[in-house]
Amino acid sequence: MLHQVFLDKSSRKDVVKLLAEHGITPTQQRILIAQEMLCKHQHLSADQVLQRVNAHSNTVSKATVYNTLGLFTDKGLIKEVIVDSSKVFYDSNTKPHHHFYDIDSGSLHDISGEHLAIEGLPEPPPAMTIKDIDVIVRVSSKASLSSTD
Amino acid sequence: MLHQVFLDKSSRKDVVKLLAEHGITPTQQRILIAQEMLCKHQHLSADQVLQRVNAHSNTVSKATVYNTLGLFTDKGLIKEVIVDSSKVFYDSNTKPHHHFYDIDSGSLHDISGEHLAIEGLPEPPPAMTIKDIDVIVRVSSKASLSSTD
DNA sequence: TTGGGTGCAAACTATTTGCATTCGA
DNA sequence: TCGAATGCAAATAGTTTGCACCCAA
Repeated sequence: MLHQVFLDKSSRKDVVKLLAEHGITPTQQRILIAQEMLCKHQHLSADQVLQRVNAHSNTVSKATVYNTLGLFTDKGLIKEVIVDSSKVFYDSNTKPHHHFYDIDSGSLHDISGEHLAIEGLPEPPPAMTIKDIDVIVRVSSKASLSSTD
Repeated sequence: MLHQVFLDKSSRKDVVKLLAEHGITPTQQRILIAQEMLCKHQHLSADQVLQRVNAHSNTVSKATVYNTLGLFTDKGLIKEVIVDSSKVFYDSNTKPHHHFYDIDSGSLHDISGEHLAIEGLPEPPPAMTIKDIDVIVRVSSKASLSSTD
């Protein structure tokens, strides 16, 4: 059972290179964030990234985390996942794929994009191009909704 | 060319009845919000509902709009649509269906649920039940970005 | 050196909440 | 009447922004 590793956290050089390849100036903070975010498939909120990056030493500010995650998203290093109205998740998996969203715990699980097909999708509105298709399967461990719980 | 009407706005009685049927005490404000929200298929943010309800006279507060939309959602009169990280849309169409989301304008268009099929969806995580499946097709009128993959 | 990057805190926006008042059954 | 619903404003939470300082090239 091998878990895919994107980036060896200890390999600072690889991170620097990756950032540079994406046109991102590799600064101290961006490297830390990239190491935390890109070491494996995961879904983190900005706040979680902040926590983790600063777990060891307080070197990254909240604003920088937001700016950096936005920058990484623009540059295609990560993807935003919008499933919860209260916060954005950032996904280190940039391949086409979808999600199970556990509405009880707020956790996300990938659904491989390869095995999923959408049939019968109508034409987009005139002059519009499809940029992305998100499929969100909301799941719960609770029995079907009871009004009181 | 007839446009489907859910509720005649002028028919206050029908609204009262509908609310009562859903176990909602039909108050002044709830009736106004229901009239605005349920008169046709549409996607409105809480703020838009507030604007519209108070367009004529200022009789509904922001808090009441939020509380009421939440209540209507709980009772199954409307559905939340989460496509934009900055705000929630409320959808008066409660039948299973999906959405085109215009990322330029922020507008939503329904995709009938009947004609769309999802093939190859894996089993949900153990002990989890599917509560809902959202398909969001993000569209744009702008040319596609050059991909850097 | 020098301009982009960062930290900090304040600003902002969407949403929720507490409490006194009002209203519907 | 009486408890539920409302209004208001303050509280909250996530995110963005302005500006002085710092660091990577």
